[in-house]
Amino acid sequence: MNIGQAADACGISAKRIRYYEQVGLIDSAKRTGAGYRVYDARDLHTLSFIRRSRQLGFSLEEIATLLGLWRDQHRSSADVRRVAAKHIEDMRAKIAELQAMVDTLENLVGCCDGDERPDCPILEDLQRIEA
Amino acid sequence: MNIGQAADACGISAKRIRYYEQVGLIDSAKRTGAGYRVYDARDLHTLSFIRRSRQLGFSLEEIATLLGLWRDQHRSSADVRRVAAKHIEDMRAKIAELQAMVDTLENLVGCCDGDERPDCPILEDLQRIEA
DNA sequence: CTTGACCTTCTCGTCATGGGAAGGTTTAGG
DNA sequence: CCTAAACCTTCCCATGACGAGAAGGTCAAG
Repeated sequence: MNIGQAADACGISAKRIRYYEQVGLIDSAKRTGAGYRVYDARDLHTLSFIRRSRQLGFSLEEIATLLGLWRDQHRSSADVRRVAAKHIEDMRAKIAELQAMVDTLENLVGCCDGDERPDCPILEDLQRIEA
Repeated sequence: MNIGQAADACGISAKRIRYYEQVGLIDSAKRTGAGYRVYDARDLHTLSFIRRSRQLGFSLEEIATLLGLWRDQHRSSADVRRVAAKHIEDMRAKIAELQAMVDTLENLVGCCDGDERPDCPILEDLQRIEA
């Protein structure tokens, strides 16, 4: 299987697959005599694992850890859970940060007439001198 | 006022101030004979505006627009509101995306024993073959 | 044998910085 | 007056996770 077919099969672009190989997330693929990368069912499975992990927002570094645990028959599920729990915590923090920005800005937008006049509490707030 | 003092005064690192100048977000600062950048109260006010805008999550491109509106006496508040509303929409979308990931992962983590055994529904899910 | 659809590696761009090197300036103290 | 510290300058490299595109080699069909 060439990289293009592998890409179609697992829903990851050929560019991305090469990138994952380059940064060491996946092993170097075998090559044909002409230098074409070749993939088999096992590779596709790994690639799918990566794609699903990315869909859950894991970084490539975290995915490297998860892949290691996946392949380790002697892993403890506690280790996997720790990685996932940490990621949830990170995402929650990011959500809280964004939500705080949204709340502040919503408030400002709610006070802005949004008409043709220049008076605008949004700009008033942005330009205000700090205490 | 040198760049270091300006940085301390407005809470933006000197590196960032130079970068903002480089990408055209702020005008080129005046220079002393020796080539040192010089800042006055008006510059500080602009820099503070930028810092507060960044705290609300606006991109530098959006901030450029906001700065333009701020300086335009003939702006309409509707224009400002449009920029803010768009940004709120973007952030809400990002929050929804993150929240969906959190929900899925929470679910998985809740099913994981998190003990010393290798059986783990999180990995089960990540490695599952798509329909 | 040619054409087009593959594949390869390479470099650059994204976004908003931080780090650090190499070198000039200024200021305070001895 | 000299020196050392604390500034400042420009320049280049790194981040994360890719996408775009160029230049060139390969393969299958007609």
